[in-house]
Amino acid sequence: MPPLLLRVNSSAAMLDIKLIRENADAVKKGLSKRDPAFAGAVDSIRKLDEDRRRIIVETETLKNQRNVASREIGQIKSKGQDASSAMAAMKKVGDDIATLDQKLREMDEKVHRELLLLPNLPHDSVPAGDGLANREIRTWGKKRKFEFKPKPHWELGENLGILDFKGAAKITGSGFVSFRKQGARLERALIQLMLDIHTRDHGYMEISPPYLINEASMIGTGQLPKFAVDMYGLKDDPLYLAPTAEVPLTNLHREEILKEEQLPIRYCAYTPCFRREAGSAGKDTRGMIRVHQFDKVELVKIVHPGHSYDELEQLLLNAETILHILNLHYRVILLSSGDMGFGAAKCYDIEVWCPGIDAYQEVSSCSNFEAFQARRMNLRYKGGDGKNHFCHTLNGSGTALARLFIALLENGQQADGTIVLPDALKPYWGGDLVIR
RNA sequence: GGUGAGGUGGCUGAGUGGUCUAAAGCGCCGGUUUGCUAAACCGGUGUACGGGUUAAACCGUACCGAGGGUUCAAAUCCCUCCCUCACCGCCA
Repeated sequence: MPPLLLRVNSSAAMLDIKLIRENADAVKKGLSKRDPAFAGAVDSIRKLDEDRRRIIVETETLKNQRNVASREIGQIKSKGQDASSAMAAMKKVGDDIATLDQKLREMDEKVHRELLLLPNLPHDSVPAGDGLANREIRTWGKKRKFEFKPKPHWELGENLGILDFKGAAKITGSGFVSFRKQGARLERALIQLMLDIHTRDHGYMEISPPYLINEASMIGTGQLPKFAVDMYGLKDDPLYLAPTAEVPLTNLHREEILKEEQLPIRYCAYTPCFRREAGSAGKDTRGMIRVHQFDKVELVKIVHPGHSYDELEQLLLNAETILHILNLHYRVILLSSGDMGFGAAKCYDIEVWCPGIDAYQEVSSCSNFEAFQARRMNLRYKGGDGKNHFCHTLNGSGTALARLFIALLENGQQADGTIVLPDALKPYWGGDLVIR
């Protein structure tokens, strides 16, 4: 694999080096909300940055000398005169420049590398602490009452012959599932339903992107370099299987300067998602709560920084709409600083109730990344002031399929083992809304 | 996979080692003229980093697909890679 560096321009990393330079204490305080260990990293970056700037001044002074002298040499030679002494003197300057440039390149890379490993600063409204500090924002619907003991989805699914774990294990290995018959059809119906709602009612443009992703894109949205172990990579090419459509959708505009009136951009896509779940071995091994491949409809927004928190609330409502339509009880959780993803400034999870496994399961995670991803991928817009500014990016699942499927089976189950599906699926189903 | 042609500013497009400090045109912004509009004319119009400033102005460096190299000096010469287009081969 080639090195994980796009360019040595240190401004391309997640937190602005200038922010660290000018507000080191605020950055330390914000990052410490996630983990106190980041304070040391901030100090180290500041030190490197100072050294780096000293060298920039040195090398640019020399380059200026060279440029001036070279111009003079050109003029002397064009008059047919001898310039060999000036050329010899510049040879020495050229060597010095080469040495300093090399040193500078190394320092740039080092600063860049360290910046890429810093997570985003949590928004002020994010509660400090670990998972226990997560805050329930609201609930919708309520738990269904059963006159019998509800079964988990793996029993329901295998009894009905719509989920096939053995077959998938044979083809691939553990942690995969194969859908059969009405199971496959339900998967397809849900994808259709969600894409229709988001494109027709919520104003998203449908995209069907590639599922193989290059390194630059994976760095852009923040999966690399820190989380390489969570991704499936290809053996013969520097490509990764998309862990979420967030990656291709957001990177569609990497290295672009958008017009202000193009914002907000709203994309949605259905894609399969591939995750190694490297840190989760032995967790949720039963059924398809945690699988290495699952389908998902994803929502992505690229917006003006002034509107990103309004857009986050909208995004959350867009995702919740799917659960309203399917009549599934859920709760919305505001994640604490310690529980949030690496790039998020603020994140809500939507958790749907699954009676068979007697637990709430996350089906959507809606995050505002502010300029974290935009800075990594150099995604800007030209503002009314004529200057370029970083966009804010957001994404949320709208929603993840495997767990939604689980919720539908477990909530829709009848005493006789059949499943009654919500009316909203009717246009996508055909026949009566029962899996038997 | 093979062969060939390409990649230059928002766009078109010239430029094959030294006034390239990137021509020209279009577009865009401002101005002049003008019943209005249009036209004409004049001026301006990239990005990033560093220095500088209360802030600007301003100064410097880099950038002609990307990265290396040769040279006092590279859009220009050499090497590697990426992408686009055309044709051939293979293939759903």
